[in-house]
Amino acid sequence: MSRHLLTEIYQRLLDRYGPQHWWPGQSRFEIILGAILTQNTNWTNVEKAIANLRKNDCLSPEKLHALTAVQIAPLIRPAGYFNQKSTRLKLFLDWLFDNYDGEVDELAELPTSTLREQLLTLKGIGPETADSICLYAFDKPIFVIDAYTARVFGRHGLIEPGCGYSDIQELFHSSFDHNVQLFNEYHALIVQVGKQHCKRRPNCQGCPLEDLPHQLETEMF
DNA sequence: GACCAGGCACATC
DNA sequence: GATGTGCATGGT
Repeated sequence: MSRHLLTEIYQRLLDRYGPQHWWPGQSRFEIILGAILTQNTNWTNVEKAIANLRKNDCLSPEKLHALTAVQIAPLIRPAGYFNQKSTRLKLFLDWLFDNYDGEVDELAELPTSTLREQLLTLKGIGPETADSICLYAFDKPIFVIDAYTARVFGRHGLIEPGCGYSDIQELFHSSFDHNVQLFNEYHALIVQVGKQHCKRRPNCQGCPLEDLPHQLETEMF
């Protein structure tokens, strides 16, 4: 797919929805927590969990690190999968304190590829979570692929059916020269159009990308 | 009451 | 390497 078409899609989404101001979160640490908590989970439920952590004064690496996974679990209950996610949070915190003295800002000094690889070694942090943390907590130029991205682009015939995570990611990386601000906004806009029109049961009425197949054909010439 | 949500690890084939 | 399954709450 061409850079031109990807730009056209971006413009349409931006025109329709406006800037999304992602990631919602008041600190790097909060963004990281949100990235783990939102795994396969509605963001409104994540907000409840984060509000719980804030209410209990556990929204700092030190405070959260002092708790066991069993103690964290009830605090994040509204985000679902609370036993899994409390373990995942605990694993991240143990790693952060063992290797970086609990200093989130030290992670920002790592080269992008190193940070990503390190995050991926942690159980519970897969490609999307690692990339979300890199891009939204540390302004690293990595495009985040999620279920909506594959669904939106798949539905509109813009990617091959069997396309994997890295295939789709490469599409954006090769087209936009690792532009952090664009990556930030583009991914957020894809989530927005996905929520509006491209759920598992699609609602194509009024979708800003409706006539893209036509665009795709004309672009060939 | 079914369906869905900003995944991931693990088992099995 | 592809596919299936468990994990769990809260909104529509």
